[in-house]
Amino acid sequence: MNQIVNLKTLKTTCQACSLSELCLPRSLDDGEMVKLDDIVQRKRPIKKGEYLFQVGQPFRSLFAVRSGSVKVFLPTPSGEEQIVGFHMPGELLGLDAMEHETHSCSAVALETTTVCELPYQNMQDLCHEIPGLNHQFMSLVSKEIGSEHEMLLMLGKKMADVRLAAFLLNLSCRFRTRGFSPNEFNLSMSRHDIANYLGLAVETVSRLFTRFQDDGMIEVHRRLVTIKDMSRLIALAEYAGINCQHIRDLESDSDHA
Amino acid sequence: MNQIVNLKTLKTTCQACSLSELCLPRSLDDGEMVKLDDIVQRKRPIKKGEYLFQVGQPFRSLFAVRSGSVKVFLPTPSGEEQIVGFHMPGELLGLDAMEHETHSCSAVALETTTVCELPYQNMQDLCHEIPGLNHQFMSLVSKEIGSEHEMLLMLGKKMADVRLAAFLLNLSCRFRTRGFSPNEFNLSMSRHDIANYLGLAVETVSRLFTRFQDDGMIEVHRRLVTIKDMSRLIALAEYAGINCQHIRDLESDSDHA
DNA sequence: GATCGACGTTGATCCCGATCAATCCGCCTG
DNA sequence: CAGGCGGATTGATCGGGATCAACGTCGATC
Repeated sequence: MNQIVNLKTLKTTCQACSLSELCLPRSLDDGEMVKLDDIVQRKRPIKKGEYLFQVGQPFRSLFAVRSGSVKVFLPTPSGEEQIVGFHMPGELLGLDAMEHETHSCSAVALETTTVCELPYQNMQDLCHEIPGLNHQFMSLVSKEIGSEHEMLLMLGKKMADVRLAAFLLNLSCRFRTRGFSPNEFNLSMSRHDIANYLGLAVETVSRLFTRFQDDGMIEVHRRLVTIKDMSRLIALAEYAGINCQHIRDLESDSDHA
Repeated sequence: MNQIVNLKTLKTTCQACSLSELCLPRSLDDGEMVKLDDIVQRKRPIKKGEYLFQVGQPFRSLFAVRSGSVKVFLPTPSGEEQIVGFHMPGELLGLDAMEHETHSCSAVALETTTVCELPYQNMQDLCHEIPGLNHQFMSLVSKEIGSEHEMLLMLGKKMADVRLAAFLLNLSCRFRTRGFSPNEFNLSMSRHDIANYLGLAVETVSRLFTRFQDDGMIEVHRRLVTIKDMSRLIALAEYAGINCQHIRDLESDSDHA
């Protein structure tokens, strides 16, 4: 009986969650984590194409991705959209809605996805109780702003091939920190989404994938990407002034291991 | 004697600050504002070209612009830079540094500028004491993320003329909420900075200014911009799918007044 | 007032990547 | 298996804006 209960709760507490080091629980002690657990609502899985929230809806909760992936985008009156981010397990969503208490962007699942819902009011209260949580929350918010700055640099100054290279390196890095292979992964987003996110046309992205493949840097079969020559991919990005030191560090860490 | 003291402190308390409605003190009561005042350090004016902080420096404080203006940018190894924002009085700086406790961008004064320094640790403590402050802080952070999303949309999808029109409208709107004329203002940044921020070449920005002027939408003399036909400027932006409802609202508010 | 340098404007040319168009591929359904 | 459909690839062409180059303008300094 105990066994069964343990199994049932195994994946539904912050303590047991493999993402706790990436997510909000980081640096909390066990007692604090229990308190966090109390306010976290684990939702039923969301199917591909379902919305987590939509622009204009009242804001009540933040969401943390538990599994799967989510794309966040700004819809425009004219029907287009600008994707502002893809979110992987351990990452927070909905941070832009705290100002007007209304979502200013939409979030849709790219595959079957599970999320933890964090009612904002409860989060506020808990941050008040646990200073460490408040700091960790700020830290995640700050990270979000930092990565958006990087993106502004991409869209403002970098050429198409550099954007795609940096995008692949960024994904590789995030897969690695989640315990997956940094050299072989499945893209959860379409070419259309990649192009939109990078401010390019689909055709350009497609051509670049083939060019990278012809150059021997990667192999692509539909959405499966294999990085064959990480160092050349890094060199391409660094030559264009992208800072890849953190990726180099992770690379050499895993070489030693 | 009392008079003199009053005069001396008039501009150096949050209570007396004309920006309190835009800045952190918003929605605080008098007692709370006094506590905020205690941790705020008013610094000596910063001259044009001086750095408020630089990338890589340890992060200790947030800054709120009191007067003047500041440009925030990401320097790249190759010596270029990407400007990620221009900050006007009442706006917060340094939000991206909370993650690594190191500044990930640089901030430089565009003119003689005064700022309030908010030591982060004290801010944290005070947020713990005053829940309303924490919420207001979150709200400002959220606003920052929202405006960066808008910027991603600009750089990712919009044509050069729309970018400049939206930029001018954004400035106009911010001048208005600070009690200045929305129709005539001085740019504190160079053409070079505008171009950099908007992901364009200086020449393109210059050409667009003359085109807008020839079209009768604006008048430009060096850095002095006069908006002659706000509605056409708005129409240009809206035609390209930019949401200008908030500007329209402010426009009609001041028409009625 | 002459000189200098930073900033801004204007003109001519070029190229990266958008756009248009056709084809292909995998997958679903009858 | 045919047929249809969305996503992806490939080719041909076009254009917005970058780049290169020259010139104009203002303010500072002597």
